[in-house]
Amino acid sequence: MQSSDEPPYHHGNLRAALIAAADAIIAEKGIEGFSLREAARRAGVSPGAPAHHFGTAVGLLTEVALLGYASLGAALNAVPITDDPATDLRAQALAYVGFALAHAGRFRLMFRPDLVNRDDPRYGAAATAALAGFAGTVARSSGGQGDGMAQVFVVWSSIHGMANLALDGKAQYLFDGATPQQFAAQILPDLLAKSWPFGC
Amino acid sequence: MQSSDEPPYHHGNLRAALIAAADAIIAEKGIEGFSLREAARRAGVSPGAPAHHFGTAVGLLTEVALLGYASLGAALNAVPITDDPATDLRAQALAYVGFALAHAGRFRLMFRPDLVNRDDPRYGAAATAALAGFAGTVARSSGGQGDGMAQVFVVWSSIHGMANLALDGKAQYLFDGATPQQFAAQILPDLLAKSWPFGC
DNA sequence: TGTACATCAGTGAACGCGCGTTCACTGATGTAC
DNA sequence: TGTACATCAGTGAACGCGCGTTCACTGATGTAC
Repeated sequence: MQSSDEPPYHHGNLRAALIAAADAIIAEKGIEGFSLREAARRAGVSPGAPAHHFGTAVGLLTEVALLGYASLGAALNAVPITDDPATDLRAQALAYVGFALAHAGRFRLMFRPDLVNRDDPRYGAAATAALAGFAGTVARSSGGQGDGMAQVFVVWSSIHGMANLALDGKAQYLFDGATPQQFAAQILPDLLAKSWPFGC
Repeated sequence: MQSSDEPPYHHGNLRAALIAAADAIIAEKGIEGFSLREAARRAGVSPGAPAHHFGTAVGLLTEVALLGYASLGAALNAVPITDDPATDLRAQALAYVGFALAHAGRFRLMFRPDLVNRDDPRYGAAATAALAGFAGTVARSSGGQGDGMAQVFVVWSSIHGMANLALDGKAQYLFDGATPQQFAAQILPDLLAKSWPFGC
């Protein structure tokens, strides 16, 4: 039997709790605000405990990044597919940038080679899986003409660049101090419809 | 008179020396490897000295970022201008990505809002100046049709996205483990000519 | 030409910080017989 | 059903680290008269 006010010696689900804590810290303070000790603190556990599950800090952050790719993939897959690939491409672009702005810390972590174990085979697989639907739209859009990899890279670059410029404050700078919300809700859809060359 | 083997009490050009040292550290170790104390060490000066010139670490890094924008502008301006804006756009895109890969630390710092004092009016001005020639090419390319700001943003995003994906190892991942050098020298020019929609 | 003095540009010791990781350990769990 | 024992999942103290910034100070410079 266990008194209810003292936590059990074994956490029960520490691995998942640490990942969730790390994700929350990153959401609140950004990646630079993350520390392994604080993740342990939030999970109610001693500083040495995470090592049993993840080895090092990079081990834990890699798991957060993997979940990040999964959630990005979910956001892209939530976009309804029509029979017009150009429409779909614009909708996916909007979803991608929206994800980046809504989950800035997570998104940044996903592209930080120094904070993630890139040798983990799941890492490349997670990125591929997240972009699978998007790559499909690009392929439909081109009708199989041209170099598929190059096309995916070019369209992804465009989307990724918009996300990064917006995240780093350059979009607000070009568009008269618009907030990220205004940018995502008003400026970007308009811009995708009128000035974006993909799907015309 | 001054013995030649002991440094003078006054450095003479400490401000510039610290900026150069910081830039060198960032080139060698990346931004995460930067510290104010090491910059002071490399300039042969005590840890407190930088405060007299820059206040805080962000003050010094802001100066490095400003120089970064100047050097990016120089790289873009070094691209010869022809009477075909599409050709120029491709050449500038190549120069932009080449700059990012050749000066990764500097480039990353330039887009790190947390490490730079964005309230410094020179910061926005430096970015504008660096991209002036590029914005001009975009305007020539569109012949004055459409929303100029939006067009600059869209083309800049594309270029910036390619630079970031390449820097963060995603291009190498899509293109069969090509090194950054291979990517910049072979894959990217080909891709700009065949799959890039800007200037067609 | 000399001199007083304000100002500038450094020193170097110290403060206080939180960090990641290690280590010997112990409490809890589950499995083999 | 009970019991020995291996294994697992934690503790918590400690190590050693380099950091940014502050502070009272002093050496050097330059300017006013």
